Amino acid sequence: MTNALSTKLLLVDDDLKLCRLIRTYLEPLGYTVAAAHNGPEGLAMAVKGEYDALILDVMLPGLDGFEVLKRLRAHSNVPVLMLTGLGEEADRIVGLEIGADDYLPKTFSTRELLARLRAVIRRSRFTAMQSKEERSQAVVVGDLLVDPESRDVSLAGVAITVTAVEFDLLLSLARAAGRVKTRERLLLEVADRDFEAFDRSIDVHISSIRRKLGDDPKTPHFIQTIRGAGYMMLRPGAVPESGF
Amino acid sequence: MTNALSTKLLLVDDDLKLCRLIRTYLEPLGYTVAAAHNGPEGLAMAVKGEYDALILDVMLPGLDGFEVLKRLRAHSNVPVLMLTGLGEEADRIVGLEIGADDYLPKTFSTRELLARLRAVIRRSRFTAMQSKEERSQAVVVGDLLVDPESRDVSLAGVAITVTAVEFDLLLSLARAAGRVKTRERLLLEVADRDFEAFDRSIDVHISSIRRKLGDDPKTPHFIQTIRGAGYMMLRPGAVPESGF
DNA sequence: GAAAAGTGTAAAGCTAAGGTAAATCATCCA
DNA sequence: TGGATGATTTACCTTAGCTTTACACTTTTC
Repeated sequence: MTNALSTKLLLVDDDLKLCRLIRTYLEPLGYTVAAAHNGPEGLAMAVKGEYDALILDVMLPGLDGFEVLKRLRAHSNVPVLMLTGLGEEADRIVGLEIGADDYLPKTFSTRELLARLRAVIRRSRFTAMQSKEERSQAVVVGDLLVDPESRDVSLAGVAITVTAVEFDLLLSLARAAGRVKTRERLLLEVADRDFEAFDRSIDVHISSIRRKLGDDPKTPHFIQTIRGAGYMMLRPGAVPESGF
Repeated sequence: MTNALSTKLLLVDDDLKLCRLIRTYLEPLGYTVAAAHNGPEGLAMAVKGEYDALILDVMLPGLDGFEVLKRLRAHSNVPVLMLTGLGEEADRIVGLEIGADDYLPKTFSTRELLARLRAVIRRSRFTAMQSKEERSQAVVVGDLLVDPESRDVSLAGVAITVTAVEFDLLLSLARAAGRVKTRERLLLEVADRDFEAFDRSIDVHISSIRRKLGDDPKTPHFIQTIRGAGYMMLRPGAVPESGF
């Protein structure tokens, strides 16, 4: 989110001593470290999108780390390094599932923290859409154009009218062209709510989008159903061979 | 299972002199070495899951090394280095089949022990897959490519259509290339359910995957059946020698 | 060598995933 | 207030594909 002058970190942890330790270690190295000491505060600061990375404790008052992460992920791709007190396998898995970039036991060495932090930030520079410019950039997938600025969709130059949710869905899929998106993820991004069993609304929206795009689920040109996984926007070059 | 400060090892051997030797050698190098001197004790300590690696003697009072290993593997993927008194080839094969990570004759040099230990731990760290990067990384095994992002499988560049379970199975095997995966484990990872007696579904899926890959179970290039244990993705370089 | 255990796989049945029309619910606005 | 618009739920249907079953074949055990 920022320039090269200083990498801005947000540290969310209720352990003040640890916060001070991390700050003392990182600030001389050129990092700017902001801190929040409970879940809601952390989330509020994080969604402002001013940070290059988050260090997020799992155990937090107010809202635990997983919950913070899940909600944050509806809005932001900022890299998140999770801290867990115990080296609990279960915790780690949950964290990774909901979009943590890396995991670190609380007994980390400062060297290790730094290494992970750098890795996570370096990688996010590649993929993430951090800047406002990038976020408002129109996405083109073959003949399809999705423009977040005007919230217009057009197919081969012909404007298509879509509803708000349909637009967000299409944008989300188009930005991730070539990668599968689960219903959980889509629902969170598009409607900011959790997926409950038997929730079919994503499917209904997809169906509606397909109708408007003239896309057949059996032989899709745009939205491919990945049975048992979710949906994926097809990349135009990568023709689905063999079997489709 | 622990952090970078100190690597915790469990040494299971009834030869007290050897135990002392190993400890004297490794502790100055920053390893923490715990020891057990018989099978049941070793197993009990190992299942607690506090160690980064095991060094396990084959000849043990109470419960031999193979038995310990087999039972341990029901609970844990901790890397295991087997020690055999005689350089018995047969022993080695049995050990590797039931899930040992490497083998060392008791006449090892300390240099060699250290090298193997490091290799084994490094490898296991890789499969623990802490970071998002690692998790979304495509796995390549020879001509085979398995990409979790797009859920694509291709063989020598040609796309292969697989179902959801087949994909997960293939990914799981490919990530563990060179190590055996039991049916129990695979079923848990792939279908999130426990293995009940006479459950053949993993076998059926394997069969189907092999058909799609053009792999013959008798002379497999990819998925090797390990009788009595499970399945293993073959590593392309490491040709199955002696006996396979 | 017979019995038992382990594996390969074709075929069948069944479950559940997904497509979508229609009903329902929520929200906005004149 | 009531109609419009759109989001979500419900319901029904189709079908992919997961699991079970059955049997052949192989390997191990006794």
